Amino acid sequence: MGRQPCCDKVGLKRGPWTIEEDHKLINFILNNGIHCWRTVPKLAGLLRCGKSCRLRWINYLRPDLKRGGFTEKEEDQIIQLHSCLGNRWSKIASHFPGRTDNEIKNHWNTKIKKRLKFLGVDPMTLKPIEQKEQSGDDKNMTDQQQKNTSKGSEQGVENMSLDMTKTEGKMEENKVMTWDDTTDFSNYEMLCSQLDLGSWMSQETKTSTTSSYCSSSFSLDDSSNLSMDESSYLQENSLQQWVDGFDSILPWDSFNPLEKDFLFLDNRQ
DNA sequence: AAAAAGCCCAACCGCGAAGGC
DNA sequence: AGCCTTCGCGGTTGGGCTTTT
Repeated sequence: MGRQPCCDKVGLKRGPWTIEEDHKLINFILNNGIHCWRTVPKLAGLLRCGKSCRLRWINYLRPDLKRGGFTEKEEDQIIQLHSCLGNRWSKIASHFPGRTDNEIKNHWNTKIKKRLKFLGVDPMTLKPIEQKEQSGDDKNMTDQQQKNTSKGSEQGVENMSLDMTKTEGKMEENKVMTWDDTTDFSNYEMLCSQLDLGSWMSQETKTSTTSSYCSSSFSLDDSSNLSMDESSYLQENSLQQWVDGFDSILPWDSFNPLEKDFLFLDNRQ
C-alpha cells in the first residue's frame, strides 16, 4: 500500500485558480488565520485540497509578496547563496523577504542557470565548465542557443545571464570586454569580479544582521522563517497588526482586483 | 498571417520531516 | 516505539504567451 493521498481528491478542482477562489481564500485567511491547511478549503468553501490552498497563498496571494522581476543585486545574491546552499530554495528564499522559493527556483532554472552556462560556468559549482563538458552541453543546446553562440550575436549577448549591459557596468572601468564565443571565462575569479559578488558580500555583511552566507560559520538553520513568522502573527489573531505591519511595504496596487476583499478591514476601525 | 519553436511560471506530485497520539 | 496526519520542500509538468521562421 502506498502512502495515502493528502486529501480526498474526488470532486476536487485542479488547475488554475479563479478570481473567485482567490477571494474566498483571502477572505478566509484574513478573517480566521491559518490553523490547519487541511480544514481551510472546507471552511472557506473551496473545492481544493489544503495543499493547493497553501501553495496558492504562499506563492501568489500573500500580501507581502514582492512583485516584478529580480534586480541585479538579487540575482547576484541568488547565485552566491545557491553556491553555498545548493537547491535549498526555501533557505535561499528566506533571505529575500517577499520572494517565494518557487519564484526563485523558476528564475534560477529559466534565467540564471542558462546564463551561467552561457558564460561557461557550471551553475552548480560556479566553477568553469570543462571543455569536454561544454562541448557535451552544446549538444543539448537549443538551435537558438547554438545560433547565438556561434555568431556571438547581439541577441545572444543580450540574453546572457546577469544582462551584460548590467555586468559591463560593474566591470573595472578600464577593461573593455567583448562578449562572444571567443571570450574565455575559464577564470572563476574573473567571473566573480564581473558579478561583483565580492563587493556585494562586503555590503551584505555591513548591512544585514542575518547574513553570514558563505563564511565558514555559515549556518543552514539560522535563516529567519518568514512563513513561521506570518503564521504566528495569524495565530495570535493580530490581523490588523499584521496588515498594518505590511502596509508600508505592500505592493497593494498589484492587488487591485482583490481590493474589495480588504475593505472589511477598514470597516473594523 | 500562420505555424512552429521556445520561454516562462503557476501548479501539481511525491517524498521526508515533524509532531501528536 | 510505532503509526498516522499534516506540513513543507524540491523536482517536474503543462499550458499560455512570445518570438521566430
